Amino acid sequence: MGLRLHNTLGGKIEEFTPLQEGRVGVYVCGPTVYGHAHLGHAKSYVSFDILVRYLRYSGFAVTYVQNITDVGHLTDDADEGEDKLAIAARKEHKHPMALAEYYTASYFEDMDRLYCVRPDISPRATGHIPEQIALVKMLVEKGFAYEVNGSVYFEVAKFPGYGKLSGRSVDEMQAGARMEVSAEKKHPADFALWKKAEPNHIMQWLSPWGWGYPGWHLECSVMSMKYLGETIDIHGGGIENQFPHHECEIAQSEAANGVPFVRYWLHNNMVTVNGRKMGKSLNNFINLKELFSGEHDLLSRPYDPLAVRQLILQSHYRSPIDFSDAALAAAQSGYDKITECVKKLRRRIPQHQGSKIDQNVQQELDGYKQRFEEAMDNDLNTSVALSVIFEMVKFTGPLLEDQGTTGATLSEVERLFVQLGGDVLGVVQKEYPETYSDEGEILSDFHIFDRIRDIARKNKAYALADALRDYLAASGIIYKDTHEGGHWELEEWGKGRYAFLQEKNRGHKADEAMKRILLEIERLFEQK
RNA sequence: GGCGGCGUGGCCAAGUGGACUAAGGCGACGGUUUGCAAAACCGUUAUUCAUGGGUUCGAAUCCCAUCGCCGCCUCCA
Repeated sequence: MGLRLHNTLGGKIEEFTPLQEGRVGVYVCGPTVYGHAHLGHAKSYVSFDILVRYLRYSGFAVTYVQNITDVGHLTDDADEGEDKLAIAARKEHKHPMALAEYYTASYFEDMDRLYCVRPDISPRATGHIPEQIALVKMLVEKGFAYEVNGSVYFEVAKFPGYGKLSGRSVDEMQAGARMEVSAEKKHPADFALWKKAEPNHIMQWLSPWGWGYPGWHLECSVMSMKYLGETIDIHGGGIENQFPHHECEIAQSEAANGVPFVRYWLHNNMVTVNGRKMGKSLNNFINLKELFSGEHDLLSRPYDPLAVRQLILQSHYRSPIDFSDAALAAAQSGYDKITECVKKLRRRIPQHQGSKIDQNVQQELDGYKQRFEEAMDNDLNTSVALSVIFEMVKFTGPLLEDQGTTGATLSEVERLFVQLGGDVLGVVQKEYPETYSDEGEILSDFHIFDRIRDIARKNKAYALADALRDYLAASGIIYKDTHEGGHWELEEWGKGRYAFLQEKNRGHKADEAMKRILLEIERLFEQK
């Protein structure tokens, strides 16, 4: 049985078959670039990253399009209000396009750190104004839209399918008291395709209806059509965009083309922070840069981007996820466990002889792979898929302790980790850098302690040795005494943590340890 | 007001009619290892799925009711 996906259109889980055999077009609603990416972006784009990765793993040639919205989203409903980008730009004293450029770069930086594959095409709304005007023109000509005072509205009453995605009827919406009715509209549910711009509006273009700017649903219809065709296989986005955004997209596209717009609609659920909706006004808004650096009042420490990714994968994309410091810490521990296992596995492979693959192990691995695929086929059940990775971790431990395990067998295990945990889930890295850019520098600051500790241990001055270890641990450097001797290790996020400790002045533990070191040394000298 | 979702062990979370005396993670506890730790490894940790009814040979899974929580409909992914 192949991939099955939950289709919002119809509300059921359906077998996935693309329009063209072997090829899939995926369109995902991208960010509006007027601020840094936050937890909600992480959940959404990691979820669709998994979709794309798994489609590719399953053998499909995927074209992944994700737009960058750099104009057109208004601050208010009923198609009134101001352009969000324009407002943010004014606050930062920048041109809206400069602002968009800045936050677009920031967005990609954060998504790269979350290990998301880049979209094949990242079209900008402002780069497709002529196409948007053309679509509006077509809708007017076909009688689905009307012009009033330099603005153009889509006439919902002319499109019988309106409401089929979100399960709303136009009548219901008329009763909706929260919709402010614009005097220009024939019906409250009509939405703007093109808005007339006031002279002081920075972002405006010349159209057949005068100077103006596109309505906020238009770009997705236009850009998906341009790059993926009139009917696309999969359209993804956040559940909050189901209505009105996606409903309007359907209306525009299908009215214009006369063919189905999207075959499978996928919507991911929202995030909460400490059980509450995340909102700028609620003081619980966490962006990704804060999460990775730990610089937020709600966070006790920085978190590894891939640990954040793992937390997202631990629940289903259609379930809400609650971010809390405790949840992040738990995910970080779990992520570390997988990382440690894979690192150790890689270190051991060269130490094990033999080119024969153990058939019992092979059978076991086949079983993991099968269960992994079954889980992913079932509407991308990453939680179960991830649990298979953990079972592999558990399975790998004893193999590494057994000297009889062949190198080829271990290589086979490693290969599956990379394939399932890496290529599909993106929580196992192809290689873990041995040194980080600043690691050498940081470690050299502490090298003297390393030397002292060696001497201390040789002379069984354990109190001194332990104090030194505590001192370094408090600074983000972990000492591990192994059979082959000790070695320092800077945690993967150690650089950030190092800086964090300096900044947040959390060195009191280190200070305490330092006092103990000095006392011990004094004591030792007194004894002599 | 309209629409939707959720309530599973200390925490997170999968499971949507029989292989469930419920996966996996975190945490905790015990053990191996260690000078002591860390890491690693082994083991233990829900007869029970918010509550009360019902359907069924059989329910965490379906139906009804009750309580509680959350979200969308407004910018937000």
